[in-house]
Amino acid sequence: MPKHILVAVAWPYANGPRHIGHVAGFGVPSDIFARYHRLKGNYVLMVSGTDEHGTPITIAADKEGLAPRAIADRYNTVIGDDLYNLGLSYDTFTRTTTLNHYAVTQDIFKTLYEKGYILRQDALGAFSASTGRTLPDRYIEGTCPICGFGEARGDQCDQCGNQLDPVDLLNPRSKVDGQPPVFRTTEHFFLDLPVFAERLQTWIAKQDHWRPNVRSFSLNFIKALKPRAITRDLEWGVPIPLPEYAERDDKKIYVWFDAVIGYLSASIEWANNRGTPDAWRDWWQNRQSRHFYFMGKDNIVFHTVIWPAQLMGYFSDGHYGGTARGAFAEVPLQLPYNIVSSEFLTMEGKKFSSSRGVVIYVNDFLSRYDADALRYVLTIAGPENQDTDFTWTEFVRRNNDELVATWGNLVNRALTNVYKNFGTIPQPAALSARDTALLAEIEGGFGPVGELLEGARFKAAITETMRLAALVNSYLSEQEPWKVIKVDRERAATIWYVALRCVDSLKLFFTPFLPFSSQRLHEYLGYDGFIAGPLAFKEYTEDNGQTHRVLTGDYATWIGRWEPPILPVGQALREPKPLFKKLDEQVVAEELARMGGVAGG
RNA sequence: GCCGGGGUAGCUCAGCGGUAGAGCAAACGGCUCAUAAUCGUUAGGUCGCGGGUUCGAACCCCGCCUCCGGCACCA
Repeated sequence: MPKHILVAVAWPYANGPRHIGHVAGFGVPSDIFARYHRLKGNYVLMVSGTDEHGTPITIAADKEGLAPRAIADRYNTVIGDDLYNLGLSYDTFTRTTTLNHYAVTQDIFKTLYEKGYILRQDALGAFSASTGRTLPDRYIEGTCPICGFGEARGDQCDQCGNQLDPVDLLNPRSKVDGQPPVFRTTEHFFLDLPVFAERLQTWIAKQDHWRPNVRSFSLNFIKALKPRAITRDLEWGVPIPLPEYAERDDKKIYVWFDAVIGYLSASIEWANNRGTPDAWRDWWQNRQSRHFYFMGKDNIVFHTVIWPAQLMGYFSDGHYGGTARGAFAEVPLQLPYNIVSSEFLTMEGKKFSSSRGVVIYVNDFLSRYDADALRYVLTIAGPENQDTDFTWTEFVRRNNDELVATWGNLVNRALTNVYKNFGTIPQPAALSARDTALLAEIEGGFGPVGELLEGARFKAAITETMRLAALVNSYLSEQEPWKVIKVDRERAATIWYVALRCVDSLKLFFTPFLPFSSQRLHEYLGYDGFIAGPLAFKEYTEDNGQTHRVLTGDYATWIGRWEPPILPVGQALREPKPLFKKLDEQVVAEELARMGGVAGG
C-alpha cells in the first residue's frame, strides 16, 4: 500500500545566493529522500520556497535603494535556478510573497488568536532613529556593561560571552546607520507556548526515531518555554489579520511565524495549481501520512517546538480545517514525523563567510563542475551527523578516485565492451554458481539500501552502494571476459550479461543520489522514458495579477521502480560515453586561488 | 557563563557494552576490457588524558584537556 510522504524542505532566505553548505544541509538530502520514495511507489509531496520577509531583506533593499520585493524577486530567481540545476525535484518550490501564502498565514494567525493561543503584550523595543523600523538586537552594538568591550552586540558580548539586553549597552548605536537606537514601548502578539509545553513534552518524548541530538535538544529547550513574540515593527511582512491593524503598515507578522506555515501553504498551492484544490489534505489531514522535515541544525526548534505548537493550536479549525469534508473532516493537521537536521559544512577548515571570500556559491560551482559530482561529495562526505569540512583536495579525490574510478569506470568498461562486441544485451548461457551469487548479492541490495534511505542514513546508503559497485569490478577482473571472448563467445556473453544486470540494478541505487548520470545510463542501456527526468518551471498568476514562478516536475510519469529490473535480452544499446569527468589535479590550486588564498592560513 | 556535540590508522570518517572498521594515501603483486581506470595481498591505531562501574568499555559514569556549535525578537 503506497504511503503519503510529505518532504518538507527548509526555505532558503532570499537575501543573497546560496552556497554549497546550504544545499548540503537541506537540499541534497531531501531530494535523495524524495526520489527514493517515488521509486518506491509512494505518494511524495516535496515542498519549499524562498523565505522573503524579515529585516535582512529590508536592509539589503535599503542599501541598494530598492523595494524589499525587488531583492526578493532577484534572489528567488537565482536560488530557484540553483535548485533546478542541482536537480532538486520539488513538487512545488514557491515563495512566501504569494497571495495564497498570505491567506494561509493569516488564517492560522486569526484562528490561533480566536482560540486564545495568541496573547497581546506591551514590550520595550529598539527602533532605528532614521527609519523608525525595528532594530533586532543583533543589529545594535555598543560598549559591554560587564567587560567594557566596545563592540558588544545587543544580544550578546562576543568578548565576555555574557547575554545582554540592548537597553543595558553603553553608547548603543545601530550597526546599520550608526545612529543611537530609540527605545519605546510597543504592542506585540505572542504565541502562548507554555500552554503547549506539556503536549509538546509528551509528543517529543515518544519520538524514538528522531536523531538523538534533535530529540534531546528539543526536550531541553521546552523546559523553559515563554510566550514568543510573533509580530515585528516592520512594514515588510504578512499583515496582521485584525481590524485595528488592517490600515496600519508599521507592524507585521514575524518572518519565522510565516516561514514554517509555508510548508502548508505550498501544499495548498500545489493542489490549486493542478486543479485539485483538496488534494493537499491527503498529506495534511490523513493520519497515515508521514511528514519529514529537512533543515540545518540552527533551525531545529522552529520545527520541533514552534511549528508543532502552531499546528496543535490550529488543529482542524479555521478556514482550511473547517472546510474539510468526508474522510478529512475534523482530522487535525498532522505533526512532523521526523526532523532530519544536518550539521554544518565548513570550507577549507573555516566557516562559510561571503565577506571574507570563504564561500563557493552553488551557481559558481555548477558553472565549472557537474551537479552529480557535487551531489556525490555532499552525500558521502556531507555534514549528516557532525560538522564536516569541504576541501577542494577532497572534492577532486572523491570525484576521481571514487565516483569516476569505481562507478564510472564499471559502467564504462561494461558498456563499451558490450556495445563493441555485441551491440545488444547479450543472450546468456547457463549461469555459474559465481554468477548467481553475484546477482543475488547485488539485487539483494534493494532491501538494505532502501532501509538506510528510509532512515535518512544517506552516507551509509551511498557507501553500501559503492561497495556493491566494487564487487562487480572485482567479478570482472576475476572472470576476464575480454580474454574469454577469444575462446568462448557464449561464456563471455554470459559474463557481460551478468555484469549488465548488476549495473542495471546499481543504476537504481544511484538514481536518488546521482539523477543526471543515472538517467544517461538508463538510455545507454537502451531503455526509453525517464527514471529521473527533467524538472520544470511554471508561471502562475494570482487574483491580484501578480505572477510568480514555481519549480515543479511531472514526476508521476517517471518509470523507475525500487526493485531488480528485468534487463531485456536483445535490447539495443546506445553508444556509451563516460558518465563522469575526471578532474585535473590543478583545479585544487585554481579554486584555492579563486578564494583569495584564504585556505593557506 | 549555561546547554549540546566532537576528539578512533598519515587523511576523511563509520562503529557507540562482547576479540579495533571502511575509503583514500603507502608497500608489494596480478590484469591491461575500461576515463593509466581496475583487482588482490600486506602494513598501519595503548579509540584525547586520568579515574570509576562491569566477567568484559571507543562504547556507560565522574573529572580534566582541546575543538566546534546553540543560547530564543538573526534567518
